[in-house]
Amino acid sequence: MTYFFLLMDFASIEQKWQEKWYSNRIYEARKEKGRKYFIHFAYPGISGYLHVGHMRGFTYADIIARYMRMNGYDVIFPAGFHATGLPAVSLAKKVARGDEATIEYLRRNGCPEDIIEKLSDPVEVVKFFSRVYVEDYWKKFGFLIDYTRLMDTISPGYKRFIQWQFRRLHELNLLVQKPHFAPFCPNCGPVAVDRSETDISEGGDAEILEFVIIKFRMDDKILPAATLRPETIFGVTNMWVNDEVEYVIAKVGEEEWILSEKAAKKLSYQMDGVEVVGKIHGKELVGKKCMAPVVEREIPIFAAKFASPDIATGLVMSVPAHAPYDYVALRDIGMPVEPIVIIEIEGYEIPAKEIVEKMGIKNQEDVEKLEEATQIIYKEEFHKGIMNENCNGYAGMPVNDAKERIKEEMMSSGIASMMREFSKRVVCRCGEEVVIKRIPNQWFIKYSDEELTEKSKEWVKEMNIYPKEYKEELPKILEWYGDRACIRQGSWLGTPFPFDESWVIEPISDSTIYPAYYIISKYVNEGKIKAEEMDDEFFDYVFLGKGEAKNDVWKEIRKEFEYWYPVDINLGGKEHKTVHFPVFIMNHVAIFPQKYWPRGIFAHWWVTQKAGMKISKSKGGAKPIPDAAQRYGVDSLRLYYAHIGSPFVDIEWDDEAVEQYKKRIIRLWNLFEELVALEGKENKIDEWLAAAFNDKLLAAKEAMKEFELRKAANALFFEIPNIFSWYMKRGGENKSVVMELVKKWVRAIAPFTPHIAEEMWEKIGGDGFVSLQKYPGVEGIDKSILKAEELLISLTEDIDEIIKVTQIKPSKIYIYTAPQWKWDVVEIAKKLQQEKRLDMKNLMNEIKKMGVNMKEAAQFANKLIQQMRKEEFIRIDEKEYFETAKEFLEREFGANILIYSGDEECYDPANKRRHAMPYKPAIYIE
RNA sequence: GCGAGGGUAGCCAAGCCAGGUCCAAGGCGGCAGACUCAAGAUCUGCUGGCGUAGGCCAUCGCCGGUUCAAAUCCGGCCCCUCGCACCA
Repeated sequence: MTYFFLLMDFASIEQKWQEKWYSNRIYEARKEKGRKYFIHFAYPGISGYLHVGHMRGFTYADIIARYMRMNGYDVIFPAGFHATGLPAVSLAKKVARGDEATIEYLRRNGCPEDIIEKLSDPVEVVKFFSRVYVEDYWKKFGFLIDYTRLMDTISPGYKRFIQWQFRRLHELNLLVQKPHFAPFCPNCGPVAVDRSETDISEGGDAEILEFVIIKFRMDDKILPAATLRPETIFGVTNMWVNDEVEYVIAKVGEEEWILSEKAAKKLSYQMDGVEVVGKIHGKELVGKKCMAPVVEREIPIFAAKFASPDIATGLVMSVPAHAPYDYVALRDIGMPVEPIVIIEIEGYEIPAKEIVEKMGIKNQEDVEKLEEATQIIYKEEFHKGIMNENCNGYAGMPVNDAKERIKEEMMSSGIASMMREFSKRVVCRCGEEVVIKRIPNQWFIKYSDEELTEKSKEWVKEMNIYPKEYKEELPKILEWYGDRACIRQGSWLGTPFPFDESWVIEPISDSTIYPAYYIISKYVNEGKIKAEEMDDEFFDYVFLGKGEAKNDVWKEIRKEFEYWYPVDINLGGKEHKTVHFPVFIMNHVAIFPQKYWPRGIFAHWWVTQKAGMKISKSKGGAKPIPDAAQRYGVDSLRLYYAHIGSPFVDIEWDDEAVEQYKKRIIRLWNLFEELVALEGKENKIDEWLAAAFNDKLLAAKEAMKEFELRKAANALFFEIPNIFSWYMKRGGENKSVVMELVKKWVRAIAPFTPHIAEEMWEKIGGDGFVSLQKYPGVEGIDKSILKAEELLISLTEDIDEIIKVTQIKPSKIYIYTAPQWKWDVVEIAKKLQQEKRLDMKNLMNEIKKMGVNMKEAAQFANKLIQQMRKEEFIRIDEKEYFETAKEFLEREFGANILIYSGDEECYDPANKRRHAMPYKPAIYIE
């Protein structure tokens, strides 16, 4: 056995079978059986090398595809690449600017030098990594993806397809135009603010905040105070300006506003007609008064350092009762005004004052604590606060309602407006600070459309969605889903927007109905149709059945589409739950007839790194996929993904665990060799083996109905091998029975660990590829024999326990099975149970008629009633069954085994036999 | 906030939807034994407590409830994680 460990050459087994599969093109979708299954995974964005965690979902898809193929479906399992969007561009830009870490990362993953040079071009990135994904990942893992259908989202044909989609959406009135606010660099134009920081050098995790600007009047000028809490206008006591800052006077429409210079600049991107006309120093404002709107109160202007010219307008209204900053700043200057409380909240009188005192905040420089205090008060008040009597018409209203209403009211009466601002500084790669720019005529896909939302929600009810929690969640997501800005400007890869080609369709919107294109991509790849030929007429015909075919290829493609569509499973990571999957559904619903709407979604969770372990460092999960495949073997990895945890929980990558699965595979191989070497004859235990095997196979198949891969893998790779082991331990050695079951088992495991399964299949002389065999069926499962063996096992456990407790070295073990009359009572009890009148009284009444020892009978009846709630009693001849296992028992315990039925005279010195019950023989050891 | 998920033995992780077969699968770790010159690998057994007869007691975040019966159902509480949009 030991040698085999060294000889187990996963790599050559994998290579051998992959070559055979691929040269025979068994992955190709063919219309043969009249039943089809369309599965695909959310195609990956091209972001560079992937790590072992990414293979989880792909592997699930392949397992399911293989399983369905073996279950008599024509399977279409295509794949492609999402080339649009940031990742590829991001990588290319990093290479272009010679980013050291990126170059090093490429080298570490074995990227050739001449390629690295080329990768400054995003198109080259797409080209190169498409190949890597196919050759180094998917094919190495043995995926039976239909490689004739590979495609990406920047090919000419795909672009035509997307333009057709958008023209359809337009016809359906699902494209709308309205103003939008987006990140913008004054030097470079539109930029993306995202965590990968492709365009920017700082602030990738910034959010866009919506400040309300409330206009305070000061003579003929406006002091625009920016706030996130417009409802606190009722508690305003003063205005804050920074007396170390020079402000500007800017014309905003007809008005003149005083605000920081930076604010004026930012605002000029968000509204028309902002023009700086003068300057005024903060010092000059301090001591003056201004008029607060809504409450119509005259309030003083004070100086505060925390009023930063970098944030919003640089002017802050002071609400000391509810804003810790304001309270502390006022306290710093000797409390010239008193806080006005406007929100009732349990546990507080003057919230800001109390929290500041409780946290021991010294002054306005104590920023960290002030931030925390602000957060606490904000949350508490927002969720639990009620506007009090100082708030006119809003008194008694919960804060979260009042906030929106006050904002709306002030906006519509012109005393407030909006300003968007990043939650933190965002700096462009060019060094300039990124601003938020108003785009007056942004195009949106109208996902808020009521009819579309309703239809989609209804359709979700018809879909197979895994996990089922997500099925519950999806309607709520669809409801919440708002219009999506679907085009943008900048140097992106993507499809030009058909109604204004200077814009590019953004990557979420160009990847909604793409599985339909897999039908066409095959013909493109084979050169049977050219992109130029694919006009709206073509797509209308192929997808909607409108108009006439211009040639036979069109007809063939239409037939293909009709056969393969709709998608049965779209599988993707949990990150798609609120982005891709909803638009996948909605666009299908909008564009296609109902019979082509998607049938299912499978959302899987992630493989994460161990806490504190950084991705892309030498240890842990960052190891390149080909290295992991080589080190552990592909089947080990596939089994690891399938079995380490439920598909619907995150798992932490763990090298040792993978190592364990590798050992498991080797052990299984050894078991397999042992089994096929058996040359013995029949035995009673053979029946049990068949029953137990089929029972577990049934469990696996049931699990696969709901794609519970883990459950199925557990039955196939752990429970069934245990059954085989137990069989041999029990003395089983029947060649024909074992071979028949091994043949089934090898087929059953093939979807999960196909390489090792093929190797086994070949060894036992199976026909063709095991991958193309029919998945094994379940034969009759004899429950009574399963139960009998179960009783035997619990008998050995009982004997073990007695030996352990008494420390007897057994020489003879007496086993007494239950007497006939007790079984008769069981029959009576079963009858009573069926009639739903099983209780002590009724049962004893019946027993009285039998003429047995009533004291013993009462004890037994009592236990029996309890037991019958838990399990069903099947009549088993325990004595006969135990006799067949006598040799085994004698071997196990090294003692003579004597088995008596409860009805025969026998040796019983300790008076044990009267305890014997059906399913619970009495035992005496000496 | 909105939406979702989770807390199970030393650790990881099933079970929970469909209550009883749960003194909680499987794995890791630990202990003992077999093989071996030895180590590793492999194999076998044990791994909550008590117990000189198969038993009893404890345990599934905390508190309470429903039930003959609760890890599982219901209510409340505490704690943790994730997504929230133009980013794939």
